[in-house]
Amino acid sequence: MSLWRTIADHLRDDIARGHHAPGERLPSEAALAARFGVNRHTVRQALAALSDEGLVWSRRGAGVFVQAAPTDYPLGGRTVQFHRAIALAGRMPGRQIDFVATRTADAVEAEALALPPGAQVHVAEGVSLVDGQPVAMFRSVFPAEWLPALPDGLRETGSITAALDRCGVPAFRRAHTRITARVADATRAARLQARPGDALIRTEAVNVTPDGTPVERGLSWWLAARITLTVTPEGGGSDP
Amino acid sequence: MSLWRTIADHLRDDIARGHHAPGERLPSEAALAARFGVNRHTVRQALAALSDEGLVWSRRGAGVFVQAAPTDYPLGGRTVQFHRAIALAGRMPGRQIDFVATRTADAVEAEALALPPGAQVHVAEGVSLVDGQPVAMFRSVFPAEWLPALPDGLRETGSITAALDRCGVPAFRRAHTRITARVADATRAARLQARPGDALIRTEAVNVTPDGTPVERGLSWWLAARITLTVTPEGGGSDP
DNA sequence: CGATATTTGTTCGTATGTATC
DNA sequence: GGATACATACGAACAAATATC
Repeated sequence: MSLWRTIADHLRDDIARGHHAPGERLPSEAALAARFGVNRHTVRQALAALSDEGLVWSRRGAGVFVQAAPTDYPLGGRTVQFHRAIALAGRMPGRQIDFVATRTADAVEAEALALPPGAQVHVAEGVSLVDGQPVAMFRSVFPAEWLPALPDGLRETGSITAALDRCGVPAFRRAHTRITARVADATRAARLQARPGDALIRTEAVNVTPDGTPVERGLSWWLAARITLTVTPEGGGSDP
Repeated sequence: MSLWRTIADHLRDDIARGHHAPGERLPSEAALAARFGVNRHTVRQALAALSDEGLVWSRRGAGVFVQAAPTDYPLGGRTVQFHRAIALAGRMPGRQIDFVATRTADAVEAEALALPPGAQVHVAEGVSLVDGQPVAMFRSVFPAEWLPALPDGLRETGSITAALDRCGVPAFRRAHTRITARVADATRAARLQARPGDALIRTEAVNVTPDGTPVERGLSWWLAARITLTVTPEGGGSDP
């Protein structure tokens, strides 16, 4: 067996045993090379393998870190809201709204919200955080006509749910979610404090009031390394 | 505005208007260069932009093709089975089982199937197709002890559902699905007739019998460009 | 704040063992 | 056996980002 595989196995074992805690920095490549008595390249190849497995990640100039376990975010259940779902998983949710504006809807947005072409929508963009680390960037659009106070609400509360509540929409449910994936470009990677080429999960969701009127179309790009989406049917029917 | 952007916009428009149908080949780069009166490099830059957007894709020596619209595959509903879900969407499903074997379960598999450590499992690997094009590769593991005839069934029927039916498991439902994403490496890209660096959606699903006993743990890598996963709550509860 | 040391990322080059045709 | 390709391993140097003082 090759040297670098042996070293990778050794490190994988160390991490599994809790010798290096999630989020912590590994010894430097030079230190590991000295410890194993090999060239730095050989250590790098082992680390690259672990990085491919998603077990560690590196930041130039800073070091190699043990990847924290990705947070679960349930899609299917009743807890539509990001804050509550993450808090239930025992993590600290956060949301940061960077941009609020009002403009005319494009064709896709109008169709999703069941609006006539050319209708006005509020747009909110920002980043979702778990334990202070960005896990997703989002853009939400809302029908402007019957939610005139929404932009102020968003700016003041920093929360979509709270802002909708203020506008007289206390309850909503998810009509559907569409999931696809992309590779991060430089812009998105920077926004998520990740690297270009990282895998992103893209979700497009439409939330509706209890009577079925669309209130929000949310587009999110999730950093796949930091989050796992889960679907658990709560109704749970059998399937012949 | 730069020349290549203008050309990219032009081509995007042509595609949107249906001038080039999904799946069809675009004119060669040389032909496009002649048509727009520019150098081939300029056309290539425009095509690269469209390729980044996922609108077209190229195969060396073959040409540039308009990306077919991704198929929807519902995750949450009652139609767990790939065949039926794709057929319902009006496309032609296919499945190809490349490999069937029996071995001892690893720790993750044993836990997912609620088996004791070291238990035997059947493993099936293959590729899922839509309209003859690969959209996913999968690996399924099944508890071997109470499904002794499964490998033969898989080899003879080529269908997981049919093989399970033969083994006395006529019905099952999805207990949960976990979704994450990766970037395709060379091996997976080749298997999916895609390119390294393409985005993949990875799902891990556990199917259980009506009484809750796990029968299958399925791992799938979906080519994001060719499929969209959807989640539509059929129970549909409100969420305050 | 700026200077400096540390650390990862990248690119040369060289050499060796192994598998394949 | 010869020719070739490939993976592995080591060495040196530099670039770029980060940490530290």
